[in-house]
Amino acid sequence: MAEIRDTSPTGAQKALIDAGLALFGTKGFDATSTRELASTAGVNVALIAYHFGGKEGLRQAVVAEIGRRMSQVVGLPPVPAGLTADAAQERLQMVVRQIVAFLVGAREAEPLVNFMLHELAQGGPQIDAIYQRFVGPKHRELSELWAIATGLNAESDHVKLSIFAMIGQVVYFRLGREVVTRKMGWTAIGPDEVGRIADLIAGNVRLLTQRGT
Amino acid sequence: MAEIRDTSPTGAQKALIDAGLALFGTKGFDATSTRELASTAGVNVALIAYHFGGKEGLRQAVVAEIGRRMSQVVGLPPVPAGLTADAAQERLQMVVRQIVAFLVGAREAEPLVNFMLHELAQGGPQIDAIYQRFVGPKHRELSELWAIATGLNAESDHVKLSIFAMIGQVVYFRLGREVVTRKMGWTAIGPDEVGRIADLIAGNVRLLTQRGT
DNA sequence: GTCTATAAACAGATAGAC
DNA sequence: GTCTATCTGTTTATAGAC
Repeated sequence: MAEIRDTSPTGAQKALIDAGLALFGTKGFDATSTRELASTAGVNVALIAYHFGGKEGLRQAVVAEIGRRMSQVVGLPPVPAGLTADAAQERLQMVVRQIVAFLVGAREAEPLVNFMLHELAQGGPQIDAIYQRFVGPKHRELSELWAIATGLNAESDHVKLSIFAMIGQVVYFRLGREVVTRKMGWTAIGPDEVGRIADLIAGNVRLLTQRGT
Repeated sequence: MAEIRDTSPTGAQKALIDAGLALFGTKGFDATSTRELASTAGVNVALIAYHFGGKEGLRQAVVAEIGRRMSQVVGLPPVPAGLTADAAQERLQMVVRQIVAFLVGAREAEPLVNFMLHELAQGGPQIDAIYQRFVGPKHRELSELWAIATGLNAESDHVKLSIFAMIGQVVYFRLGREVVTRKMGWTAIGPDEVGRIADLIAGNVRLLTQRGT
């Protein structure tokens, strides 16, 4: 089995990872056969074993690729020191809009998100890799902003849980996309619908971080 | 293939559906073999084809069973006429706590929720059955309460979207259970943790439905 | 209704030519 | 590094005895 590099692979490896991203994301890992992966990638079946040691190795390479893409798509600029509560709240809303745009709006993210949903539902160890690489740091930065905006402690349980609740609001619109579309009478979730979802959640964040008088 | 009745099946059928509920929920549909289903149910493999026409038929029977169970577990008492805004808000918080208890807390719900996650991630037509039976009516009742509490129109997009955002807050704590547990430093999500999650989200609902002065 | 036995297709992995 | 051909085990589905 070849080593799994930390940089972007090329050629057959890249083609297989892209195929994995698409097929694992839509059909799930188990429902995808190696032959299907190979033909989608336009390469030979045997190359899966050659490059990744087997189907399981390809899955891990796909996870690594997802981590790489996510960290560059939703990378946050570092929180500047001495931010005022109002500025932090403003920034928080901006970040929410970014996350909505990525999770709900971006078509490129579709296989990524689908794949993660599958892994989440399965509860496998693959989540750990994504967590350490993406969710963990992200959550810390959001907590920091939330803390500044509300005047609470960033390490407090209340703040940490609030961040989860906030992310949940976004995730559900991706998760229950079909349900939302139908219930709202939309034909699809385009830029317009994404904007309205972002408006709502950003407004919710504003209300939730407003300090009681 | 035998007809799929609308009442609870018994004997081998019930055993197979229970096995499907457990195995499809934890491992996913495709990763579960018919032999595994049969041995878990304590019956013969051939009975899957006899009773359900095949593995796919069993899946549909499992979906039907989930719809049956959910509608009885989280059935809402009808919203009484002439509810005040305060009473509606109170009731809304109560419902939120029920949903948290069911989705996040109840161990019986684990395979149900896992199975739905798989189906959601797959985007298959199975979701429709669950939607029409459970999500749709539930969403309507929640919208009604939210509308009374805020004074807005229950059919307005804002209210409908708010309900999705509210449900999302709950769902994410189930979806990202491992992540939440780790981040919070919890060992597991027991009754105590469920209570704190319910407190947070109920509090959020209170803030979000409060009328601006 | 439930079983055994088996069929037919497919899975993932590998050996070896080029 | 990529291919063809093949091995071995497992899959779902079915035929037929009881």
